[in-house]
Formats: sequence, structure tokens, C-alpha cells
Amino acid sequence: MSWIHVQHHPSLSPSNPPPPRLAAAAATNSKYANFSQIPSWVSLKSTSSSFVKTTPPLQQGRVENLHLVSLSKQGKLKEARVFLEQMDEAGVYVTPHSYESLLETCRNLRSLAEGRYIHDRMRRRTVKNPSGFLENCVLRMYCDCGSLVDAQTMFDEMAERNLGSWVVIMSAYAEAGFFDKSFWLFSDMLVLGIEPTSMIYTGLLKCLVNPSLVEIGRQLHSRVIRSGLSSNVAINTALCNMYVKCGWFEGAKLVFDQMDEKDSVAWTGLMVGYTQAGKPEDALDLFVKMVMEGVKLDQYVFSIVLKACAGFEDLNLGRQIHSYIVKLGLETDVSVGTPLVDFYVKCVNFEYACRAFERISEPSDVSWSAMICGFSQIGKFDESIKIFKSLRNNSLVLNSFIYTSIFQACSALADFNLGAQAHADAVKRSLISHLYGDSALVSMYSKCGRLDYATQAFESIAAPDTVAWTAIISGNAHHGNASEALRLFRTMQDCGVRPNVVTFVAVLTACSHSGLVVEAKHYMDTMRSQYLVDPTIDHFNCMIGIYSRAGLLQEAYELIKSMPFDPDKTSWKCLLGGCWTHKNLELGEIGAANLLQLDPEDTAAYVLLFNLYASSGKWEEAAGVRKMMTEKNLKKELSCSWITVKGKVHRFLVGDKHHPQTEEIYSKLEEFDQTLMNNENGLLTEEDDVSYTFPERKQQLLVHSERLAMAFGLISTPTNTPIIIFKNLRACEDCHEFAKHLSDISGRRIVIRDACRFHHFLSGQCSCNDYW
DNA sequence: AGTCAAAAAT
Repeated sequence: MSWIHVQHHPSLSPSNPPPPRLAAAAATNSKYANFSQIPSWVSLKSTSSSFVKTTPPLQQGRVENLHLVSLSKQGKLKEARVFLEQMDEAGVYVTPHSYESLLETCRNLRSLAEGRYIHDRMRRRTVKNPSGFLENCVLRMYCDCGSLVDAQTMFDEMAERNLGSWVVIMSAYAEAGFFDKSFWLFSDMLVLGIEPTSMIYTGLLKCLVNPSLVEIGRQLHSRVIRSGLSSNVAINTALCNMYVKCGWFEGAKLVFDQMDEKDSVAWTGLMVGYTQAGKPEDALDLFVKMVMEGVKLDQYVFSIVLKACAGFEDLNLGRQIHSYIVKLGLETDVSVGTPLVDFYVKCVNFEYACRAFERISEPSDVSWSAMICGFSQIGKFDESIKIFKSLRNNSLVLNSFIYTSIFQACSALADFNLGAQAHADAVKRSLISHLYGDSALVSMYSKCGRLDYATQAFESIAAPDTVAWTAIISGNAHHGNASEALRLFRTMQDCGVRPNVVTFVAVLTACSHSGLVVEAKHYMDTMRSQYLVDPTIDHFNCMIGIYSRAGLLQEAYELIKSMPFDPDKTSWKCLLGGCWTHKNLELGEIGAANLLQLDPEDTAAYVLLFNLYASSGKWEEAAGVRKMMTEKNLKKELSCSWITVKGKVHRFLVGDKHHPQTEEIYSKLEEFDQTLMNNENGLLTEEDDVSYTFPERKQQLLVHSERLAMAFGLISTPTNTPIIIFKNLRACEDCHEFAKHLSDISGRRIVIRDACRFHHFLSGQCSCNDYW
């Protein structure tokens, strides 16, 4: 809630914040009086001076009341209270307008205590109050502050209720879901012979928001007809919206079609309904009709039409509507510009999104969050974070969507430091979106190598949904805790949460990393029949990977041939990977051939095939593969490893000597020199550069990037913390052995995240049991 | 008087 307060603070206007210097200047020019500016000759202490005595009594409190209103508009209720007491002491009259302003602030800030105080002092003195206006303000204050009990007491005690009083309390009950209460009041009204106005009806109708309430809606509708209000635009619009929200589109259409007077509001409401019901095409049809009937188009119309468009991801259609928006000069409007940005982001056209954003005159937090999303989508997570930081530094309004995006960005960058800070920050501002933010956090901590934090985050979710369960299952899967992942999968079902497509990917991933062939096959076979989830190619690829890794290469190949999908790159790569591990040249050649047909530039395919030939002693073929690579001028992905120490990322390449502590790192590595494994067969690892000759490669092995990172971790982090290293490619066998050994001698816990999973090394053992 | 815009897990 805290950020809402900011919105009411004039000098921190959310949409267009002046830089600090300007803000200070603006404050002194503020249209509201500032206490320090009140000249001493009218200030409270001088009420006894001869000048004031000659001024008429009402005139006397003008500046004080102005100051009071100023304080309340700035949300300074505590100060206002002190000032009120000073005014009392000085015998200065508080005007109805001041009370109105104070009550409004109490409402906006949901400050029941201050509201009660104001009400209390109003009762203790005579306030000039024409037609019970102020009493309705108090009533609304109680309703908006959530105290229906106080509101009811007030209502019962009111000497002079007017229609406004009825509207306020009935709407409040309806909004809070106490429909019986509001309908009792409704019948009270009728009994008292008070004829309900359109306000009464619209107040009630707008609270009927789900299908279970449609009957009440129909009854109200019939009363509307009987009371002769059926041509009232506001009521008809409200009826139409009510039926839409209650899911009765036929009813909505009926009301809509017989309206003889329809403005853009009525059209908008119907379009909202269609869009929310997943019928964007109907919404667009309505838009076309609107245009043909010449209805005036406003920013609301375009915001919903753009949302409908985003559902289609039809760039062309959106461009046409965009040009319409430009013609009408509405592109600078934040409520048109923002959905426009979002539309382009959804169409994966970030350039257009940027241009649309630039045109918005006063971007809101929603506009910024659309941009953050856009940057993340094109992989520019640093840019997302940059925006986030600058919004924060400028005290602009942040929201839970933004935090969710930041958690995602930190996941992708595996930035534990920033992620944990953003987490704490979001907690302080209570801006963690239920389920959305929670799941993103689970995933973030898991991807940062902290499954312990991920588990904590998961356990703090009151009622995890499918996505949240999937996140924690997937986390355990990637950290190699297959049995825990499968246990969670069962618990999830015991909790009545149903697994979906992604959940099964996570479950199969868990099996895959632990070689649970039988279990995987069981889930594969039952996911459709028992769980009603149709397997996708991702599931088949997981299964192919599981067979291949387990050495069941024939089974893997049969599955590729028999599965109901055309095999893709991943399918063949899984097979090829298994063929390399289990030295099956025949199937390996088939895998490589198919893979290279789908992607002739796939470096990993060449490396695997090269190794496969080399290990079978087929040097000529191996040389051929290498020649092909050189001919194609294939630049393989540069291998690197990184480690974060004190918030700073240290990145290493093979044989890197750029680090300022290079000497220490290399001498640390030499300490472990004798533990090096023999790699006499001259095989390539993914890390190696193929253009090197054999002796150089062997030399390279000693200084693989992850070893440099490990050595640096060893000398620069406290001994009681795990050394967490990330690398962009798969762990090479030799370095894996090295890490095991290092964990044994140093007693340190080492965590390495390679391209496909986490390895936890402790006391000479790896959590993957050498199966990866 | 009634209408608007965004997000999580492979």
C-alpha cells in the first residue's frame, strides 16, 4: 500500500517527477499555502493583535483553513491534527470545506483513526452543514476505510438522510459482497416510498461481477423496467456490463441492441467483456461497427481494442489501428500508448514498441513495466535492470509486475545478489505478486544455485498453484534431487493441484538427471491416460535423452522414428550425445547426419562427431569433420565461467590471464597439479578450441575456465560459504573430476552450474553421481 | 453515470 501514498503527494507526482532541484523549486511555488509562508500578522499567535480584532470573524480564519486544506492535500494528517488543535485554542473556525478535504484524504489514505477523529470533533461542535453534505462525506469515509460497522451506525443516527446517503452505504455493502445487506436496504427504501435513482441502480449493478449473481442482476433489471428507467443510458450500460461480467453475453447483447442511445462507454464495456472471455475477434467486430456507425472513439476504446489485438499477435492489424490512433492524436495518451507498447512487445517487435513508448507524454508504471518486459524478451536483461534502478532512484511508482520481471531478469543472469536485494525491496513495499512473483522467486533462487532459498520461498506460498509447484519440482530436478522432485510431484497431487505440460517436463527432467528410466517411462505412458495431459515433442525429447544417456540407444532411435512428431534438432542431439557417451558410431553417424541437415552450423554436432570418430580410431573421418568445420568457418560459442564475489562478477575464459589476481590463481591451481587426470587420448572437450594441436590442447585443459573460477573462488571467499560457479557450456569430464578432488582436499562445498544442470561437490562426491 | 492498459514454471 505504501506506494499509493506516494501518488497523493504532490511533489512526488508519479507520472512526471521533476528532478530534485526542480521539485524543490516547485514546492515553494505550490498553489497550496505553506505554514512557513503564512505572514506573522495573521498567524495563530497574533489573533489577539489589534489588527485581527478589526477583521470579520470568518475572514479571520481564511489563511489557517487554507493551510489546513494544504496539509490534507499533501496527506499530512498528523500535522493537520496538531494544527486543528492549535486552531481550536486560538478559537479559529474550521470551514466545511476544510472538513470535506480532510475526510477525502482520510478516505484516500484509508486512515480510519484520523477519520474517526475528524468525525468526533465535528460532532462536538456546530458545523455549518447545508443539506447533510458533510455527513455523507463522513459516511463515505467510513465505507472507504473499510469500517461498515461505523458506517451503519452513522447511517442509523443520521437525522437527514438523502439519496446520496443511501447510494453510499448500499454500494459499500454490495462492493464488499454483502448483497443481502444492500438489498435489505433497497427494500427499506421502497417501503419508505423513496424512488431509487439511476445512481442506486448503477451502484448495485456494478458489484454483480460473477455468474452466481446473474439472478440478482435479472431481478434488478426487471425493477428497472417497471420503474420506467429502461431508456437511461447509464443504467443500460451498467446492465450490459453486469451481464457481461456474469458471463451472460446473450443478455448483454439484448440490452445493448435495444439501446437507442449508445455512447462509446457502452461499446467499450461490451468489448471488455468479449476480450476477457477470450473472444477478441468479437471485440474487434464491435470496433469495426463502431467505426462504421461513426461513434466517437476515445482512449478507452483504443486501450481495449489494442488488448484484443495483442491476443491475435497480428502485427498488421495493430499497425492499422495504430495509424488511426495517430490520426486522432491519441498516441501521446498514456492509456493508449501503454497498451500499444504492450501490443508491439507481444508481437516481438521491440523497435516499434520503443517508438510507441517514446510518444507517450507521461509514461506510467504500467508503461515502464511493458518496456522492462520488452527488454527482457530480447534478452537485454541488463537494460531491464537499468530501468528498474532508475525508476527506484527517482522515487517513481513501482508495481508488482515490475518486480516479477526483475526476478526473471535475475534468474536469467543468475544474479543472486541483485535478486535477493530486489526480493527484500519488494517485501518492504509489499509488491510481491501472489503466485506470479512467488513463482518467479522460487525459480530465481533455484537458478542462482540456492535451492535452499528456493525451497523457503516455495514454502512461504500459502496455496501454491500448478506453476509454483512446477517451479520447485523443476528446481529440484536441475539440482539433481530426483527423489525429492518426485515426492513433491506426489504431494502436489495430494493437495489437489493438477500437473500440466510443463510439470511433466520438470518431472521427466528429474528422471533424466538421475537415470530413472523406468520411472520416466511410467510417467510418459500415464501422463495422457491418468493426468489428461497430452505429451508434446518436449516430453518425447526428454525421453529420448533419458534412453540415450542410459545407453538404451536403440530404444531412443526407435522412439524418434515412432513418435507422433517430426524429430527436431533436440531429438537428434539427445541421441548423438548418448552415442558419444556410449561410443556407438553407427547410430551416432545417423544422429549427426540428421542434426546437421536441420542445422549445418551446429558446432556441438561437429565436436561430438569428431570425438566419436577419434575414439574409434577413425582418424581420417575425424580429420574430415574438422576440415568441414574450418571450411564453414564455424566460430563456436566462446566458453566461459564466472563467479560472483562481493557483488562483482569475475568472468574467465580458457587460459585467461586478464584477471588482476592471475598469479595467485595460477599458483593455486599448481597446488593441485598432481591431481590432474590423464587425457592422453587427445579428445576434444566442448571447451577446447579445435584449431589447437594436441599438446596445446592438453596444456589448455589445465587452465579451463571453470578451474580458474574455482581457484579464484578458493582464494577470495570465506571458507564457510559454498563456491558457486556458472559456466555456459557443459562440464567437461576432467574438470568434473578436478572439482570433486578439490572439494575433498579443501573441504569446501562447490556448486557448478553447467549448461544443463547443477553439480554439488562435497567431500570428493558430486550430487550427479557422475551421471550427467 | 458508465468504460482502460501489464506478469509466473520448460
